[in-house]
Amino acid sequence: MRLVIARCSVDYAGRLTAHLPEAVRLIMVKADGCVAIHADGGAYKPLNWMNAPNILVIGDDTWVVTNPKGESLTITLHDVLSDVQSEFGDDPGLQKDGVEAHLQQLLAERCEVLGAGYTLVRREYMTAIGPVDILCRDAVGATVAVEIKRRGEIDGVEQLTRYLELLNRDPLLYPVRGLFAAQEIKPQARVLAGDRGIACAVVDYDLLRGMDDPSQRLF
Amino acid sequence: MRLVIARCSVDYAGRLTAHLPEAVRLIMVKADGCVAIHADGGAYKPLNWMNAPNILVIGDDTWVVTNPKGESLTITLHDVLSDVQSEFGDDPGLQKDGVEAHLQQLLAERCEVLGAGYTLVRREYMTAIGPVDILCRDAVGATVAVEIKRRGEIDGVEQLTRYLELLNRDPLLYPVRGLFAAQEIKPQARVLAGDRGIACAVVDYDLLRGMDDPSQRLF
DNA sequence: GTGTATATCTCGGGG
DNA sequence: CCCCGAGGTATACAC
Repeated sequence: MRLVIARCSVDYAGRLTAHLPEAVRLIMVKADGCVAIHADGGAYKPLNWMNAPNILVIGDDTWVVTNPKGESLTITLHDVLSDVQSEFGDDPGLQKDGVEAHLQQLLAERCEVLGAGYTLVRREYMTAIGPVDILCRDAVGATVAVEIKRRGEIDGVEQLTRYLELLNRDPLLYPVRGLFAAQEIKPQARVLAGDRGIACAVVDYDLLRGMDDPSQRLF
Repeated sequence: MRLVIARCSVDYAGRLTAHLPEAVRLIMVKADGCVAIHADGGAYKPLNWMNAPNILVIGDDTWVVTNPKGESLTITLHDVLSDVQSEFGDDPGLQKDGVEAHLQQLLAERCEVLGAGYTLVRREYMTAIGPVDILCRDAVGATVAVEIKRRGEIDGVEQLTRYLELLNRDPLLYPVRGLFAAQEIKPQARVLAGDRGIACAVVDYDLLRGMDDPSQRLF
């Protein structure tokens, strides 16, 4: 990684055009060639950047980064205050826990928590407009489409509504009910779901994980 | 801005939990207090971060960043390779051109490109559930609601559908047709729009801008 | 503050 | 390769 602190101005032309007037900034060049321009504030997002793969041409006072998509980033250096380079080696990467995929997996394994007598038909049931998170049958054999979110908002209800509309055109499945499952459901999403006859279920990730973890089982 | 290069491990606990095994990384601390952990590759996004406002407690070999939302980032330093600090001063900020707002402005000025004989009623026509990008009348005086996107995806069709449902309750406007205008329309969005009787229009930003630019006019 | 819409969204997975 | 969905989305703006 190369870290240059310099008074510079920057122009980007690509998906949009953007310009940075002259000021002191950090220019970060990573081992994979990607370039990012950071100000000293304003959260983690750089002011301007160019992702790999790209080509970096370093001139006396102008750096030009271009990529195969035809985008370009031009950095004009007015005054270089610092310029250091370091070797990092490989990064083992980030380990995440608690995202939607885990929730979906746990609910697929334990879909009786969604309703008494529920049995799994399929996880990621494919349709023409995308995959239904979980398809179940209830205690009397009726089909239930389940949409799972970490945070239940309006978008999720819209998504489930589209699936239901499509699934209900299939005589083998009809009638299909909807169930919106999330760790937290926003009031507006709950209202919209109710308006469309979609049931809501708040699920507790930690509790589910505990049920799934053999070391925490009581029996 | 303080830039520390160190062999470190990191733990985040908040909206999810995440762990970074020991490796060499860049720790960036900006003037506003935000902290970001960068690997030497993998685009501009840091592996882990904590935005301002937060509280950074720096110990001998452990830094703990906490924020008012109850999230925490714990950095354990195993070996500090470099540690530099610089003053940047204020940044004038990024100037952008070519985002959705510009496309909307150009189409409002030239709404005949949306359809022969179209005339503008209002830009940003306010409704209870948000502003309709453009409201037009067609050649025979019927109302057309236009939703504009840079990239037309399913969300945009849903958005326009909600507006149409509301607008069509107004006897002064009824019947209102929908037009989904974007520089690029994804296949699924096109299918959903077709299914709902919403027309699609692909518009060329550069062409529109050229039409708008007096220096490029031929007449 | 909450809700809504945008983003050079980024990033990852599946066909 | 594109398409789609999730995101600790972040961010700006309106109500």
